[in-house]
Amino acid sequence: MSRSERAETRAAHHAGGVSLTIIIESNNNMGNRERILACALDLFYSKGYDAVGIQEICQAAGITKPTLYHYFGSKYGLLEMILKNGFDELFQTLEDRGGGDVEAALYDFLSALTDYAGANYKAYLFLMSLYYSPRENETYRAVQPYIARIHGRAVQIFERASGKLGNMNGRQEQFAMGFLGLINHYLLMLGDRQPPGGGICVPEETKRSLLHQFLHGIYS
Amino acid sequence: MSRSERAETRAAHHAGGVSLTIIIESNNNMGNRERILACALDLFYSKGYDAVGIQEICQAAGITKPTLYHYFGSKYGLLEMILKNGFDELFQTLEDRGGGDVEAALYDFLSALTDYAGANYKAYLFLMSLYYSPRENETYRAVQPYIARIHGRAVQIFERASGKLGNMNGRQEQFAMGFLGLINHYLLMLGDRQPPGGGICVPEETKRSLLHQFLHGIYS
DNA sequence: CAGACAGTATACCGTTCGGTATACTGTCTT
DNA sequence: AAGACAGTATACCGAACGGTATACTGTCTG
Repeated sequence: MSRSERAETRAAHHAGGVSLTIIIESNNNMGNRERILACALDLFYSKGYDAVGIQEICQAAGITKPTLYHYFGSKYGLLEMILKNGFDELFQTLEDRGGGDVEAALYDFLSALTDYAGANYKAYLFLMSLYYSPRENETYRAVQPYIARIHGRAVQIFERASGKLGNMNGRQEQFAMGFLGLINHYLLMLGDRQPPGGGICVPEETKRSLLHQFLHGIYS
Repeated sequence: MSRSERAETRAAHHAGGVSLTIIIESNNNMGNRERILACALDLFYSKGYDAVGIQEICQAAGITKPTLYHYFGSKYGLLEMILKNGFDELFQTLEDRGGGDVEAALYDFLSALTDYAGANYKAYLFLMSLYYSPRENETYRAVQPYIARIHGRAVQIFERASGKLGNMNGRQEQFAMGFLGLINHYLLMLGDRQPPGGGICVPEETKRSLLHQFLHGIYS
């Protein structure tokens, strides 16, 4: 019996036997490493990093602690890897777009975020909720560089648009905050109103509507 | 020696002696109950609810665990009391205003939030960061009713304005989210750029500017 | 003065925390 | 065949967790 076969059998037996364990995002085709990442994200997303114990993650993934520590070294290392995976994919979508004028760039930006959220809503909501975690919590330390990069990119869009929008005089910061605030707040609250099982979906029409609200205010 | 004299002496000695303990928001004129609340808020604000232990709060407040449990019954009870205190004060400011047309109502709303944040920025930032905490975390359960009330009030403003803004058809929800997102995101990020010791301050001019951005978009 | 009572401290509870020492297994390389 | 090596499990660590049993203190009320 191969190692991977063993692992799968064990996971299946575990999922069927202990019964309190719920393996949601994972399936038996995953290796242990991927299953740990998926289960950890799922638990962090729904209960928060601090409120989830290593033990709990191991139980959900059907492995034991040394296995987790073999791959990630520490709980913080596991968090870092989840963040890296999530943001790498988000940035990939983000960097590929952004040509054209302000409105087009803002649409691409908004679209990248909502598209990513649609495909990986647990990852997105977890990553973005860390945006607002306390400054002395290690989760903030981990997410801060990524956040700064997103924020910087938003500021950039407004800076490049000073021709169309006039001298910015620091307003690009406020615009960037407002824009990100609008998107994040909308997506985070959207998660509330959706059935917990499915992904969230932001239709084209809503994207346009959000952008319009940001560009022209509430007087349509 | 009276009980309160004893308490003050002990607190002073503790603050001076153990030296790692930092009593920030409290002073010796407070009773134990108030000192516990102040120290707990301070710690929750900077490290997060889950990451702070009862022991740590007691040490900061210069008391022992049974004292804390005498007043609040549990860690969750302590959180509830902090939330109640904070939001009661915020709602008081919020309910007193709100007459006039949309723009005036929105200004009052924004002003109430920023004024409260200016006077109690740790409380405000803590309360609002819970806005984005995971849904299955007990902190979200505790803050949810308060959040719903704020959100409902924002929606109300837009609903009352359907005369001026035309048929809302559900857009009032999106407007409310955008408005709250703008304010919260701005204030939360503002905390980043301020010296950690002092309070944050939102001058009249900035309030107007934020409102203008929301009402009319970015094309000034 | 006697009892009730809020407030507080000492000392302790069982549980869970993040993390690890050790040893075994299978696979891959030489 | 021999050794290296990644991966995994059993069993354990000290520390911290949230919470409490008990007893003492001072104050207030009859």
